[in-house]
Amino acid sequence: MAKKKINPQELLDAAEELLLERGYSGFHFGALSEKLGIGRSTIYEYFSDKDELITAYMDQVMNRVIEDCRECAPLSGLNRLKGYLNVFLRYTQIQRIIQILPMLDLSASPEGGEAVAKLIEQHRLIHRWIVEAIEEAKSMGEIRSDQSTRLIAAMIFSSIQLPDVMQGESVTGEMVIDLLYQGLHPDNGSPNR
Amino acid sequence: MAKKKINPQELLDAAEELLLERGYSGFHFGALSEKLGIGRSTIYEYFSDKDELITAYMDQVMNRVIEDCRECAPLSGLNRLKGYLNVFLRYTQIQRIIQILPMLDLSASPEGGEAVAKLIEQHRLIHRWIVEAIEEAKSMGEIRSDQSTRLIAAMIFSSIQLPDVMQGESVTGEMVIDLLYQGLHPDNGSPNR
Amino acid sequence: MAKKKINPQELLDAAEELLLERGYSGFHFGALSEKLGIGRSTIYEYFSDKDELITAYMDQVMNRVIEDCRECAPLSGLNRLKGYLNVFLRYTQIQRIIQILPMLDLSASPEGGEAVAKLIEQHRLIHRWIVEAIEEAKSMGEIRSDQSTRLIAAMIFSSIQLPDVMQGESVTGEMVIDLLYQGLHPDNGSPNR
Amino acid sequence: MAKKKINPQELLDAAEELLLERGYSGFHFGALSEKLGIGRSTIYEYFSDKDELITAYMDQVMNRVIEDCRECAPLSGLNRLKGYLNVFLRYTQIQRIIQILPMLDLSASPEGGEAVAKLIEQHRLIHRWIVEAIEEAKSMGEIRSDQSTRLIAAMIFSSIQLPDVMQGESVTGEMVIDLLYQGLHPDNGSPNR
DNA sequence: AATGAATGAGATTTCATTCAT
DNA sequence: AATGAATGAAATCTCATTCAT
Repeated sequence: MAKKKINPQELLDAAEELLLERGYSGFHFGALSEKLGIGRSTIYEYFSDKDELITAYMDQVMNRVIEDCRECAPLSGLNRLKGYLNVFLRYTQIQRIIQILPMLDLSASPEGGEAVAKLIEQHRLIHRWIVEAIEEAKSMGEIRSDQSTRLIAAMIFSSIQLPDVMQGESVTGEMVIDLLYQGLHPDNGSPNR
Repeated sequence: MAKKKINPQELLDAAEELLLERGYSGFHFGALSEKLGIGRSTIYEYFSDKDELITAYMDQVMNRVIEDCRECAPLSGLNRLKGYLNVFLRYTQIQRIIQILPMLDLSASPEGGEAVAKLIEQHRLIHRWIVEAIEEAKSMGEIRSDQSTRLIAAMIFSSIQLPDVMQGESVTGEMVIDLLYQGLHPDNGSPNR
Repeated sequence: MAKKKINPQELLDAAEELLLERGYSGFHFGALSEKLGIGRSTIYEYFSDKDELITAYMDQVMNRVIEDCRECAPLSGLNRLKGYLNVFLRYTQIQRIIQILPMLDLSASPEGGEAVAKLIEQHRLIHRWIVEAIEEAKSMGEIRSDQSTRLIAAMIFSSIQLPDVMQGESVTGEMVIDLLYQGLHPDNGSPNR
Repeated sequence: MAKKKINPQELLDAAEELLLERGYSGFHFGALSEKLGIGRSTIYEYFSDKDELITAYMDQVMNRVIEDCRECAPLSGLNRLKGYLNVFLRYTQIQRIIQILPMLDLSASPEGGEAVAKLIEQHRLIHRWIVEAIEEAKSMGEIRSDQSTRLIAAMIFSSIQLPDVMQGESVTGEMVIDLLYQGLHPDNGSPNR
């Protein structure tokens, strides 16, 4: 009846909400159309199938993350890491989204496969940037070089989900870096440095 | 055809494999029965529906984790934290499993609801233990007291997924604690302590 | 294949046929869709489950019966009873349908429960009307007052299934009332009144 | 474990309870075995399939009814009718059971078919007896001969379900016959005859 | 004789997707 | 461009029935 005008971005926004609320399996076009107050079949005018929509959404988030990360490029070493962390803590979703990724490549239509491959590639790219920043910080003498780069990278990467674990209490990249930098050792530096 | 004997534990083991391979939405009794070479309906003799099986599986994992954590009780402060971390790093699955939890409590049958509530309670219990260990370590002077207990707890909790992020390369609780303890500051302690 | 247009009323009509042919347990959406030459899942666009469809059907029949009974309101006493009987004899189905009722309220979804409760209420309403008509007839001196109102009501109520028992041979309310009114006593009234 | 001794009659008794409680579709071997506290498969030692059990049960009821009806043979006319009515009012179940009959002959295994045919035959037999008694009563001048024998028979037959309609209040054959005999006409006979 | 365990056939239900308007 | 209506394919679930012990 009421022919509501649709804008593709609205679709992606609603998709995000739904994905985060119900996860991949609870994500139906039925629920999506209901949330938007549009007809179920209307979605097909924009995305040829479910996985394409999800992929498009994930792609969008990834692009934003990548873009934000690129803005940290001028920074160096520890500051870049801090910058990355702030980005990650802003995009809480990506953690969950990354976990949805493997569900897509099974039914992998040829083109779908490419899109997923691209996502995985971007994922690796971010990891590589972190590793580079760590190595730079090490070579600059900013951080100790006797800790495993991979482990540090992994800890920073997994910090992505801190906001989830901390349930509401806000965390910033500075806080995390401070913790990692100072360490828990009671004799490390001065408390109020 | 051949009436293969089934043991409930096999079911849970296969369920774990399937859940980790395909996630909640890719988890079907069809796939499970195929994996085990048994009739689909046989599974219903053991679990009255899909969610009950998944809940039972999660319950089992949680119980093991809790049990293993309890074994750390004799340790104190930092050592207990190290112990917990080692437990978490052993049970990589729980991270993903915790993310499946919210999918269960929607359709929540009365009893199902209880089971899920129990899981959430156990989840909180573990978090409380971590907090207690951190506070003990602080009061014992083992770690600095000017870092947020909640943030430390969150970092330890989110370390659960390190094995996932590090894709195969092994991590131990000692490594993580060492990193957190020494910190990244180049002047902290002696490198080879 | 060919997307046959469906009208909800057709569904209820076919459902009636099927219910009367095969009873509650022989009533499947499979059989229904076959009878109508439509896809099985199409039915779910109209009724969210089997019981809802059956309840909707029964509700429709009940409403018609109630409506027809209401039309007898202007009549009084014996004539109203005659009117009711004619209605009942027209809706042979309700007898069987009433027997299906108890099968529905077990699984009773919240809303389903209400629908069933409504049916039972309507059922009682009709019974009350019969009782009232009998009492009126008694007070008007149309019928003897030394017979149990409840028994008379029950006999009229159970006449509903006369068409079933008489297998094809037609019965009218007049015939039944005549039999009940004159009685079998050979000396009652004049044979050819 | 506990090997409970089973007696075939118990099975039929429990089957009756279940049939009346839940109808044909709610009648499962699972429910039956639960009610008796025996193993589900044990039932197969006594009845080779579900329909055979139901048929056996119905057969038993029918035989009892037929037998009881035969005991009315010495009576004549109106008294025999009264006798039949008393029998019917004792076996409330048969009404429901007769409605289950048609559900059996669909899957009709060859032997099952015979059993069902037998039931239908017995059903007709009873109807014939009623007709004979009515005709006898007519020829004896006990009842008016200007009322349709078939209608009278149908009314008596459908009285079977009076106990159901009257919900608990007891009815006797005498009461029904009295009502039918005296009729509702206020001038018929003396009230207290 | 009694049973627990396993299963296949079929009913119920959900949902992505297509199609005509 | 937007939608309501219809559908097939696949998943969930139930139950009569078989089989080995």
